[in-house]
Amino acid sequence: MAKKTTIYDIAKELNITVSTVSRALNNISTISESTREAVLEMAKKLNYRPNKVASSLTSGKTYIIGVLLPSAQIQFFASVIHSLEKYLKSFGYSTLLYQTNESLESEKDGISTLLEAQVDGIIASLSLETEEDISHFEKVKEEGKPLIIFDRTHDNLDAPVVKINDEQAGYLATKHLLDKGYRKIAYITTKHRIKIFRERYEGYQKALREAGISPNPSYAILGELTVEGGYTGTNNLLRLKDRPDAIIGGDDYVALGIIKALHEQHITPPSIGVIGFANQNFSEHIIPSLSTIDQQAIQMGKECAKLFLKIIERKHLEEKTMEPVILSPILLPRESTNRKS
Amino acid sequence: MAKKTTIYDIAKELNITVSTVSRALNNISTISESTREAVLEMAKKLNYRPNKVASSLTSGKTYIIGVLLPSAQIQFFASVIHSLEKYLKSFGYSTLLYQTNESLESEKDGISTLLEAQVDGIIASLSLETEEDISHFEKVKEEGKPLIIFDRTHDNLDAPVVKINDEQAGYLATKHLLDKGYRKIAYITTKHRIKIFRERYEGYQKALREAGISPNPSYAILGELTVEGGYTGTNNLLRLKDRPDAIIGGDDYVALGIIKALHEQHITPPSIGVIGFANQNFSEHIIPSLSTIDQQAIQMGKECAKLFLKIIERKHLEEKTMEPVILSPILLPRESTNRKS
DNA sequence: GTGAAAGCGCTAACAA
DNA sequence: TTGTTAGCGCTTTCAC
Repeated sequence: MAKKTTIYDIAKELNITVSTVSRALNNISTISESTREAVLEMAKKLNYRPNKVASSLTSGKTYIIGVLLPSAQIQFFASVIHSLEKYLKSFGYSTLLYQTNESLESEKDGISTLLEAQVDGIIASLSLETEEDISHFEKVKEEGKPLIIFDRTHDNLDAPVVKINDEQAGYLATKHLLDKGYRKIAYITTKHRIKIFRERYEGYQKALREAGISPNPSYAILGELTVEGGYTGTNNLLRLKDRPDAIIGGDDYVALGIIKALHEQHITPPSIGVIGFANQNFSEHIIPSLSTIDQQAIQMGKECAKLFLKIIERKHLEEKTMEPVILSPILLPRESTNRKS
Repeated sequence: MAKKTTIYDIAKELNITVSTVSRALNNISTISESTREAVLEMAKKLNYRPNKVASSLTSGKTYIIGVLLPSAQIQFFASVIHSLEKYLKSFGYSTLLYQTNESLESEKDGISTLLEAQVDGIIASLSLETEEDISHFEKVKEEGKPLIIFDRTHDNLDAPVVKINDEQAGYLATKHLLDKGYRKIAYITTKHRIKIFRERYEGYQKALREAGISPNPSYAILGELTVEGGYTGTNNLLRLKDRPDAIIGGDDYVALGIIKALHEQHITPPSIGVIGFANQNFSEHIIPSLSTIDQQAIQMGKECAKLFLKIIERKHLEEKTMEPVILSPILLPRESTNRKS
């Protein structure tokens, strides 16, 4: 391949200097229309392609933003990635992805990697392992770069946040079951001490209390957020003397496991009600269709991107704490809870 | 924040030169153990973080690879992203993501963006819109950068390929149905002229011919690869005088739509057999569980990464055309086709 | 084993 | 409106 053409090549051809070329290419005001056109034409002719790495070195901006999250395998995060990349791209930003795979150590490596790549900011969601130690996130701010935390947030982390109202999510799911006439409502969720799951659980309890029902401790199952988790948990619940008449799954996969276990006992929702969280794209189409709480992944990605752009813009103004962006969860009632009450 | 520390700061503190510091940091042979340690220690003390942008400018390597694909919303691609990023990371590469959203124009922009970012290579899967015009991919090679195409490949594109044997995939699905005693096998797929879908269809026809069955043209439905597509297609099939006794869905979502339409007619597989492609993670858990052909997304991502690393290594050796990597599809027989034959 | 110095491709003062 | 000239932070010859 021929050597790559640079702005020097363009300058030489046109008998002007590189600064003029640079100005023309970046469409900077103080340039005559004629030279601008000449430069652009020559650039095309010489097959010029700007080297962003070089321009980053001088300008200090890479127009790359780092996205750090547990795993693209989890559909919620895949949707956020989709939305983030799509939106940021339209503002000239590229997306550098780093998955933590739920490991704290990997999360730390990720922050280092992204920072070394000189990203203009980081949008992150915490790993399940992340508890006390959040020093790696502090470093992002120490370097003066915007840090946005979404969905899996953290109490001690002073950074702008985008999430849904998780307590309301738990409340909505429970209230819906209550409205449908269910009374003995169980809840299968994760054993990890992640804030959003605690909050949903609190919403669950709140709804029960409002209905004058005191939460039954044996109805709370802590396990894994997987089909297996839902399956095992349900089997445990079915062994109770006082069986629940409805089960909330920590996410839609858990709900799938619940339905599976029920099916083996020849029980089909909504005779026992089942509801999940996340609105995975299969939920609407399985039989019976699964009631769920939509977590607004697409919207969340977009809000993260908007927030980032906003922070970047006012960078040199006041660095005051941003208001958290709290999205509202959406109840999607479907067959799996549609009991005639 | 304080100004970022550079190798100059380290050099000054230690009364040595930046070249020595650079050598120490990069662990280059010709350096004494003692200075190496001193540098590393000082680096830590000063909170030094290497600037990869700067090193990229001189070395010409960014250790970033560009991943260009239709959408992270499509679970197959999300899995490939997951796998790619995970594997590449372990070899020191970061992943820059660009989604085409099935648009040719966006695909072209994507190539430009990635090239401007000076990625060390591009791993791509074509958009549905991409047909004749593949000039943008040629540019990658013109710049002397490795280009790998996976899954959605293209006949006229001379680049190393990673895919599954799609004809075999179609064949396997059809053969499985035949083995289960189904004879009137319909096929709902996409109307887009994408190679892999054509090949699967050819596998379908091959299996039928081998069984002495001549494909019935009214059993081939061309529509969209969505739940809707499966639903609509199935309703059309059910209106035929001579109804099929089994339906192949172009992917698992299509299969979901097929099952939905059947359910509305009070038909439950396997009384009419249903099989999909992709092994989406819900397929195993819906009721009835869905037979499908696994497309090895995880393996595919890993093979792409391996191929990339291999090419990068031998870069300056012979640039001979690489053998395509063809993975074998895996039949996963489940309840939706489990008819007693 | 270490230092000196050029330069990667571009931007951005400062001059003119 | 355009040119001159330093760098940005690092790597890499070529000396010593």
